[in-house]
Amino acid sequence: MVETVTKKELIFIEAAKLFQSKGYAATSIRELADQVGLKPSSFYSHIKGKEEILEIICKKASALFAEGLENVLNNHDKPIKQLEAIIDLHIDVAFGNPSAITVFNDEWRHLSGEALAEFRRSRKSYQDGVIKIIKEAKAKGQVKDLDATIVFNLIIGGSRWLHFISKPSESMVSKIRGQLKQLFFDGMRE
Amino acid sequence: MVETVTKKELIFIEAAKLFQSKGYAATSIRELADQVGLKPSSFYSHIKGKEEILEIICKKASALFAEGLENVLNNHDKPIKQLEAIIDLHIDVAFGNPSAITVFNDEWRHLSGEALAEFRRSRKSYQDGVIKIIKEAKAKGQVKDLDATIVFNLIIGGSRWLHFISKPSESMVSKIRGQLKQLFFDGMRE
DNA sequence: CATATATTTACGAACGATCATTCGTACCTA
DNA sequence: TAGGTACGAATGATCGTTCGTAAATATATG
Repeated sequence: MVETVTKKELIFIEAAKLFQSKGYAATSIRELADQVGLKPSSFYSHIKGKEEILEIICKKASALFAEGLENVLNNHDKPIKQLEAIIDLHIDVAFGNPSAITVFNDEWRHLSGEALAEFRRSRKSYQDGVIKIIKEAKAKGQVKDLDATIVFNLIIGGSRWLHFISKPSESMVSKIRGQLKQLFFDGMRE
Repeated sequence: MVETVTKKELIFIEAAKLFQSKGYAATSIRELADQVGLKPSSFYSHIKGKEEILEIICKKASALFAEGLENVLNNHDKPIKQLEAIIDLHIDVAFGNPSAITVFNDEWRHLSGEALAEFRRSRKSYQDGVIKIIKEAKAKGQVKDLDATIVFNLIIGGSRWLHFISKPSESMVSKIRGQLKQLFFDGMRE
């Protein structure tokens, strides 16, 4: 066993890519199977159905943010530092796990039943966590008196395009990181 | 003829709503016909095919931004004022034509051939126009020395969630407008 | 170590469902 | 009478998925 990635994991990796570029609904099992090097029928030796793939990917993406938030809270005391770490988290996910961004933002709506409900809960819980940080920073007088939901959505939306950058160099990432933080914290006005 | 909206226009209106909530690929002609009060076959008395609907909607959405940019340039001299007007434009479109935002951001990728090429040109032209404003503002020392593309994408992405607000009151819209501008221009730091 | 057995993985063929679309025809209106 | 609008029925294509079966792999037994 030389391969460190099982075929099932490979399915999720390739599926995430396709879902990102074409969308869940427009991606067929046949196309996906082809990408993995399997016949469509062989697919069902590994997964229960198409939606299971989306479920797993969505779960991974929301776990990424949930764990990220947890780390932020463990590693920083001051809310303003936590806020900065949250921005870092979004940038890290966008560059390190590009397809997670798309799925987290757009494709989850193709879930159904309990998987959809659970994703919504998880997303809401993340949002609440970040909003709590914003409110604490506000209470300490470190950020302006702004609606926390608006600030949250600006951070979410403001890092929603980064995954379009194909092969960002290390220096480019750090430049974007710096400028985005500057924008979020101090705006563009000179 | 009491109706001021032709059936063909109604098709585009309902289609835009469905594309926004379910996505283009996941929206069937049957469903769309049902929403308009027609049988699927009757649909083709009005339109050439499914993709034509997306084409028209995408064209309208990009025209919205193109005309908006033109107005901004005609009505304001100083780049910093133009920039503010651009932000207003995005907020106006998000609230006044919610489905245009989704289509402009996401669904256009389902276009093909010349329609896709033309949309890309139009989008690029809008982006170039806004970036030019940002650079002029920078040259005048009115905004920080930031990468114009980053600023542009933050504005685009930062107003990409507004259409989720279902029935915003007038006061809510103006509150969001004020806070978003404050964020874009001066950031969240107190 | 070799052999038999069980389990997993892969496949071709086919299923029913649904897809966008076409066609011939009827209706409605000008 | 003519042109637009609507419809039922049917088309071929593609969808996700199932099924029986064969190959490959792992496990157990001699």
